[in-house]
Amino acid sequence: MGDVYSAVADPTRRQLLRLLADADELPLHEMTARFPVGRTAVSKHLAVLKEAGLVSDRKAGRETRYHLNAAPLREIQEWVSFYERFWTERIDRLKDLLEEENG
Amino acid sequence: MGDVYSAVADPTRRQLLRLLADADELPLHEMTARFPVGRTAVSKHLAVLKEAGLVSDRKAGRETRYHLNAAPLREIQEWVSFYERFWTERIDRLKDLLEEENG
DNA sequence: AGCGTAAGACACCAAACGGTGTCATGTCAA
DNA sequence: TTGACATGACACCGTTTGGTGTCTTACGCT
Repeated sequence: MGDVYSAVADPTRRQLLRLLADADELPLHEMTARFPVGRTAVSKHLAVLKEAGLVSDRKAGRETRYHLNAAPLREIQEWVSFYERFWTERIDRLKDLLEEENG
Repeated sequence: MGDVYSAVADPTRRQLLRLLADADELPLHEMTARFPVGRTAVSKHLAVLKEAGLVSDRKAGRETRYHLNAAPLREIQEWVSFYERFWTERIDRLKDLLEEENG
């Protein structure tokens, strides 16, 4: 299965996820309409997202509808949460400095 | 300035960040020693991280010491937090189903 | 002074990436 | 049934990427 980090590294792919977040289900042609690139490119991006488990697709007549599956993003959330302490620590140190100054 | 998402997309670069998280400051050669790739490659990865604002460097004698700067990761944290509702919603719906089942 | 080590700066390479255009197929609708 | 539309599947292309090796410069140590 594809890597979720690199799947999300591309801005177009992040926009696709965002579209799907608002719409539950969208066919390829409708998404293509909202991008400056061609259908083939959008289709490839969606294939990458699917490979990473971030979308699922279903055929409905002549169109293929895509659906968001956010679950794999938890890996990123957990990863980034590790580094959270590096900015909260800074805030804590800043607080200490202010307390020293004021009292 | 470089994109923080693609900076973080590479597993080697994530490992570099992790090393710096534990060490506060590390010279290039010391980091290189812990990777299967050559010095030039590691140096380039660090340049990408620096371009994204994720590390800073400082010359100390003949070595260049790198330091973690996690702040730009907040952008990713904020981005991913938007999608958080998509898995908490699922858990909520699961809870509802269980409550229905049990009475 | 002279040796060994740390790193920057290239030039170079194969593979992956993001994009295109085109052709074939299947489906909806008049 | 015929035409228009939605996709999949290719082949193709320029650029970026992740890696190498090599040369040079600059420190540090003895």
